Amino acid sequence: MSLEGILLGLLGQPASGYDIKRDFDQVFSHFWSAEQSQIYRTLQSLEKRGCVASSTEPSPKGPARRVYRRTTAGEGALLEWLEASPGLGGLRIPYLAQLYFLGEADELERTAQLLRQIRDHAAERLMVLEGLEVLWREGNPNYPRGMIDEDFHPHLVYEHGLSRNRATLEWAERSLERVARRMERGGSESVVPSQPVETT
Amino acid sequence: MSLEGILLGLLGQPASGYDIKRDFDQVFSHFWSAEQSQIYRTLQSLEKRGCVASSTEPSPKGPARRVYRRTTAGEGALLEWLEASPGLGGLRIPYLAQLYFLGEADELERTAQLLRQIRDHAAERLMVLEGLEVLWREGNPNYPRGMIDEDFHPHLVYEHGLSRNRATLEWAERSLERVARRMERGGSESVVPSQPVETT
DNA sequence: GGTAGCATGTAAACTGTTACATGATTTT
DNA sequence: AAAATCATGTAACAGTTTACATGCTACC
Repeated sequence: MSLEGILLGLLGQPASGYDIKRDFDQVFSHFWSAEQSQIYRTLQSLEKRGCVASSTEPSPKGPARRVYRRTTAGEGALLEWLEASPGLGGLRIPYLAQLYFLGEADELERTAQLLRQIRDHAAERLMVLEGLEVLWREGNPNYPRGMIDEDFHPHLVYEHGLSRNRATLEWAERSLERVARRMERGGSESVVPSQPVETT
Repeated sequence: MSLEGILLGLLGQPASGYDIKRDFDQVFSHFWSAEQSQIYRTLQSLEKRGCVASSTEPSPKGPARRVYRRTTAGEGALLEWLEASPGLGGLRIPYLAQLYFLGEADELERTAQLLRQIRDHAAERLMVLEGLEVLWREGNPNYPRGMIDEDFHPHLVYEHGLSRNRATLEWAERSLERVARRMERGGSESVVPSQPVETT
C-alpha cells in the first residue's frame, strides 16, 4: 500500500501525525493526498505491526505530541515496498473524467471555467516548484550537478512535477483558445466553408 | 463520486457492465481505472437510485447480457456531477511515491529499473494515442479543425494524454541519463573537482 | 471572550481490490 | 477435449472520506 510506504519513508526522522499531515500537504500533494484521520489510523496500524514505535512528548503549544519513529522491522517493510513493482496503472486525474463528458452539458462556458481552474492550479504549482529551485541552488552552487545522495531522488520527483505542470499549463492554454474559437463561431471551430461539418 | 459520473456519462448509449469495463481499459485507463466488480456494484447501486434502468437481452455468444440505460433522473445526476467543482487535488501517481524514497534502498540500479518501466509505459501509451490520431484524421480531413461537437471534449482529454505522456517520456529519459552518470562516477554526478560534494 | 493554530483522535459511510464462482459459445 | 472469450456476479477485505469530538495556548 502506498500510504504505508510513504509514512515509513517519512519516519526516517521522528514525527507526529500532525507533522506528517503538513509534509503531505506541502510535498506530496503534487502526486498523492491523504486525510488526517487516515494518517492517524495508518500510523496506529503500523505500530500494531511493529513497524513504528511511538512516545508522547509534551509540546510547548497545545496538547502532548505523539511522536513516531521507524523501527528495524519498519525499515524492512520499507525496503520490501520499494522492491515491489510500481502501480504504473493506478494513475488518477479526476478532472479529466469530468472534462470528457462536459459535451453532455452543452455549455462551453462551463468547459472554459474548468479549463481556467486547471490552468490556474498548474500555474500556482509551477510557481511553488520554481520557488523551490532557489532553495536547491542555495544549498549547492553547482546545481543541478553535484546533488547530494539524500536529495537525488526527491529532486527527480521535483523535476517530474515541473515538466508535468508545464505540460498541463500549456495544454490548458491551448485548449482555452480552442474553446474561445468554438464559442465565437457558434460551435464550428474554424471550419472551411467548402467542407461543412457533420453535426450528427 | 467520479466512477458514478463516468458510468452515467458512458450510459448515454445502452451498455452492459462488460462493455463498460472494455471502455474503461481502452479509453479511461489513461487517467482512471476500475475493476469489473466495482463497475457491476456501482451499476446496481445506480439502478437502486433510479439513475439507470436495466433489461436482459439474449446474446449470440455466452450468457444473457444485462444492458443498462441512463434514465431522466440519471441525466440530472450527470449534469449535477458535471457542475460540481472538480477534484483538482485528487491527483494520484503511485510510482512517484516509490521513486521519492528510493534513496533509502541505496541501489541506483533499482532506480534505473523503475525509470525504465516508467519510460516504456509512457512510450507505449504514446504509441496508442498517436495511433488514434490516424482515426481522428480519417473521420475529418480538416483535423484538428472542424471537430464535431460530440468529439470535442474527448479530443481535449486525448490531447492532455499526448502532452502528459510526452513530458513523462522526456523526463524519464533525462533522469535515466542522470542516474547513469551518477553510477559511473560512484555517486558524485559530474562534480567539478574544485567544488567537492558534501556526502553527509 | 473569541478566534486561530496546535494536536489528538473516533465512527460511520463509502469506495476500491482480490479472490472466487458460474456457465455458454467459439476456436484450436 | 481444452482453451479462449463472452458474460455475470458475490464475499471478504482493504483503503479513503466525511463528520464529529476534544482540549490547550497565544493573540487580538
